[in-house]
Amino acid sequence: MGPTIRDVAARARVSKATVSYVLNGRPGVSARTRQRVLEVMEELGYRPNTVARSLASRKTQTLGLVIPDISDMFYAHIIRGVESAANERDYILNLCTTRSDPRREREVVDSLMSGRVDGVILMTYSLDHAYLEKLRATGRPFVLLDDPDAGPSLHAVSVDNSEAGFKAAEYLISLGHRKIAFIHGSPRSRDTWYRFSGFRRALQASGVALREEYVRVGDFTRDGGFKAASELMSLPDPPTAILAANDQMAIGALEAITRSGRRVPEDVSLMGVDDIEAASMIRPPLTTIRQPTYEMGRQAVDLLVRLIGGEELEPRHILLPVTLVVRESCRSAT
Amino acid sequence: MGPTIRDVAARARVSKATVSYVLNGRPGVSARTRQRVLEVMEELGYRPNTVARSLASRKTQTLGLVIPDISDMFYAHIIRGVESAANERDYILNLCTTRSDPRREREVVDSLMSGRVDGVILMTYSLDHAYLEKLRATGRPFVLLDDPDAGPSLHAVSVDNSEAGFKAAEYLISLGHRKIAFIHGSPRSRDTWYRFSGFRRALQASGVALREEYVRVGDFTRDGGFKAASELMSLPDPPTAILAANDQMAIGALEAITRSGRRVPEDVSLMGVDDIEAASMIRPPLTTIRQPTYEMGRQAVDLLVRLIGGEELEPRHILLPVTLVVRESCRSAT
DNA sequence: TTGTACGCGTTATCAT
DNA sequence: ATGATAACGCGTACAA
Repeated sequence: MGPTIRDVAARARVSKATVSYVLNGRPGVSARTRQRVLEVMEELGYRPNTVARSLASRKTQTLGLVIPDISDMFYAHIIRGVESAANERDYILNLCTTRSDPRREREVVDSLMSGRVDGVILMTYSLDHAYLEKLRATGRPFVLLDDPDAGPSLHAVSVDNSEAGFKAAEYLISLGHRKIAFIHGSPRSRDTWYRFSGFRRALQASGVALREEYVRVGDFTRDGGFKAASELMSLPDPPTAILAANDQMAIGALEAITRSGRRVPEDVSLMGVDDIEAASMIRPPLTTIRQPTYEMGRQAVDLLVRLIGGEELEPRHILLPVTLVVRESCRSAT
Repeated sequence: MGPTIRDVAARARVSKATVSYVLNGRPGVSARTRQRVLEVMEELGYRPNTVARSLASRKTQTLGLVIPDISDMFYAHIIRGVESAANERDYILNLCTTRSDPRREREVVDSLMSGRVDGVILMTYSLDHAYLEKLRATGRPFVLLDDPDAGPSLHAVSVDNSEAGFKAAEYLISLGHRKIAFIHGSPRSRDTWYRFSGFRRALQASGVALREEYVRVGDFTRDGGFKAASELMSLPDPPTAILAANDQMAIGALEAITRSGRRVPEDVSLMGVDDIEAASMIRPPLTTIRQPTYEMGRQAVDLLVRLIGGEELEPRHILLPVTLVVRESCRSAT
């Protein structure tokens, strides 16, 4: 292939060591020698071999990211955050998607942890405590992303999902709503429960009753949201406001509400969580809760790079705040 | 860090070579010895060092992907295709985003081509012929993505953008439309011109005149589409159908058409290109042209892996077909 | 099966 | 102060 450090050394009539020093801008080389070495490098079009460098220095300048998917915008934004922060620190990103497949999650983590990268950011769902503890024992640093139940000995960056439910409910209550419904995502998802708990907390804090028939399940899909909202709308005493655990369901709910002959926001206020792209494109634009996805990726890299640098940080869970995005799908209760 | 091949060899009382053979499932090791080595590996929790392996074998089992962005769904789907195809072939993906910044494009390509990966997929915009030829001289294989003007000595996988414009126009014409407008994206984009050329070709093929005032520029943004369509709607003799060079602009155009007091599709038929997520979520759902993004990523990997494998393939440009996605934003001209 | 020379830089030690 | 020598990192591959 290309010329190696030996070729450069030979041509410049110095030793490999000297070339290495020049390469890394280290002292111990006279200006004249350095100049000559640089010229030879240029002349030969020399590029140091990254792999050899990694082997010798025990640093790969690469971070691993394990994440379920990429076409979901939620993950896409996280990846972007990771990527940009990694680049700023001169790290390259190894991206591994798993589709949340447990076997693949293990495979990929094993592969990454075998020296390929300096550290890993994990957004996994099947790796249990025992496995993560074993990972920790390898000494290679890693950070968990959006795992609110991570063990106390691990580093994690998460979104405050409970706050998401709280802020949404709080907003609806501030508009005067008292009959507020909640549409759950998949019951297996932790996120939906955290959001619901915040939702309930806000209601309690304001003394608003939570009616059992106002709580539905929608599986995070548009169709699920549609069905759940249809049921809500056919209730004898339908809610005046609905919070869906994500935007997809909110968009489905919008459809159902419209079909029932009601209008958003005139008759029913509607909110989602996520702030997906479509949220601002539908009519009316959807009021929602935005998650700090990009920031999450950045923070994870931040933490990880410090760990790689050898800092002895206390394991801690960083919980990032969400923000309310007011658009036009909510209105004061009459 | 962890145990090395030497530790395993010592403990199993064999040579490094033997361990290596066991590791790679190669012959020349008796069943009993193999068994003992495997046990020791298990016992020590041995994981071969990926970097050392790469250095010795001159294979990294890693592919590089250079792409402008990731939050744009167009790119996201490509990445997904690349990732899934790469995984199937036991390659890991190095993802580098550039935001189309010329300096970063070079930086990243240089970094990847210095031995870090076995091959690279390039979706770049600033790398010129001279540079690409220099890359080719390095001997490390690479494939260009969506670069319809790639030199004949290079490998490339692209979408048939001209066909996109052609199919869209053909469809509108088949519905009886004769007064058809086109909204350009950014004039610097090649895609918009290819789409336009197909559009024009279809009109010519059917003997439909292309009126100058029906061609506008919208810069690929929703706002641009809005403005362009507003102008079209205020023409003395407005078009009955509009093709926007992408969905974003089509969505902006929908807004403008509605504001002008007309309805889609009753008064004006509207089409986009891309099939972004929002296309199916707006009312009416947008008829559009879907690009084989996922497939594009897969094909690029396919080609690249064959090149890495040493196949002497003729440089060729693979052109992937687009598909018409009929929804509800078009209707027969009255 | 083993011994050992690689692959290609890095870095500690030594010589001038 | 400069620069050379050589061990090292960890597997791979070929001759013995």
